[in-house]
Amino acid sequence: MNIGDVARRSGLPAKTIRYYEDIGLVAPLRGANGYRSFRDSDLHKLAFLGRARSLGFSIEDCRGLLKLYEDDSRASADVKSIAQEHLRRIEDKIAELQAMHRTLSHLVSACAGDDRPDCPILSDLAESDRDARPAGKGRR
Amino acid sequence: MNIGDVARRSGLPAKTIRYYEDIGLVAPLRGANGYRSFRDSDLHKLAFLGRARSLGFSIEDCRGLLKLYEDDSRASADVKSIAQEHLRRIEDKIAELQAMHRTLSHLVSACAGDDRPDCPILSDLAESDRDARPAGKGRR
DNA sequence: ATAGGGATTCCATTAACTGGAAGGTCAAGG
DNA sequence: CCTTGACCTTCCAGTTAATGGAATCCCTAT
Repeated sequence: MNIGDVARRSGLPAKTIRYYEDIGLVAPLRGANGYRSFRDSDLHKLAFLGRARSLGFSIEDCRGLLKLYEDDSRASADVKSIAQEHLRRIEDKIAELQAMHRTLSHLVSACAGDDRPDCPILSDLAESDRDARPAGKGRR
Repeated sequence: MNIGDVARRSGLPAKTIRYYEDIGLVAPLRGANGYRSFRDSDLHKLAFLGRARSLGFSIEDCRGLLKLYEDDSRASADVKSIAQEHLRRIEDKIAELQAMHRTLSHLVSACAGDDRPDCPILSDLAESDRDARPAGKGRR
C-alpha cells in the first residue's frame, strides 16, 4: 500500500503519517522507487494511533500504548495506569476551563454590549486590587 | 522599575514580559544602561495581560482587548463580542474533553488493571470496524 | 512525449512561552 | 580597587503535534 491508500483507510493525513514515521511510531518498508510500502500491520498501527490521539493521548502516551499493544505479555495494569493518568489530566483541564467559563460568562452577561465604552469585562481585567488569578494554570 | 520588580508585581515571569515586548504588547522605556524601564502604565498593562491570559484569551485576543482598553471611545459591544467568541471556544473545548472523558472512563472502569494482558482499552483502540474519528478535533 | 496525479524530501510556521549560554551592570564589602 | 552576587541584556534552541509549501521525482495513460 502506498501512503495515499493508508491515509484514506486510516483517516490520517499523509503528512501526519510521514511525521509518525519520522518520530518512530511506524516503520513502513520502502519500494524500489523510494515509495513507502505499508503492510496491514502498519495500517493497523496507524488506525490505533488515530484513535488514541482522538481520545487526547499525547504522542508519548501513544508510543507507550503502542508498545503495550504489541507486547503479548503486557499487564493490563500498565495500560490502565496510562489511561488513568490521562483521565486525570482531562479532568484538570475541564475544571480549568469551567472556571474560566464561570468567570467569563458572568462578565459577559454583565456587559451591555452596546456602543458605550463602559465595560465590566475590561474593568475586571484592569482590577489592580487582586492578585493575578486564583487557580494557577498549573503548567505541567 | 526594572523587569524584576515588574515581574514580582505583575506575577508574570521576566521571560514572559520580554516576550510580550518582543511581540509588541508592551513598550517599556530603556535606561542609559540598556535596562528596560517600566512605567506604572506598563505594569498595569502587564497585569491586565496576565488576567486576560489566565481567562484563556489568546495573545491576539489580548492585543485586541488591550487596544479597546486604551481606547476611551470604544464600544462595549466590541469587547463583549471578543469575550463571547472566546466563551464559545471554551464551550467547544469542554464538550470535546467531556466526550473523551466519557469514552475513556468507561474503558478504564472496564479494565481489570492486573497483571494479565487482556485489556478493553487496547481492544477498543485496536477496533478496526469503526471509522477513525467520531467528532473531528476541528483543527482549523 | 506529455499530462495528471501521486510520491519524495526539506524547510518554515504555528502558540506561547521556557531554558540556557555568554556577557554587561550595579551595589556592597574587603 | 577588586571581587562577588544579584540583576540585567541578547540570542538561540526546544517544546507539541502537526501543517503548508516548494522543488523534484515517479508512474500511468493517452
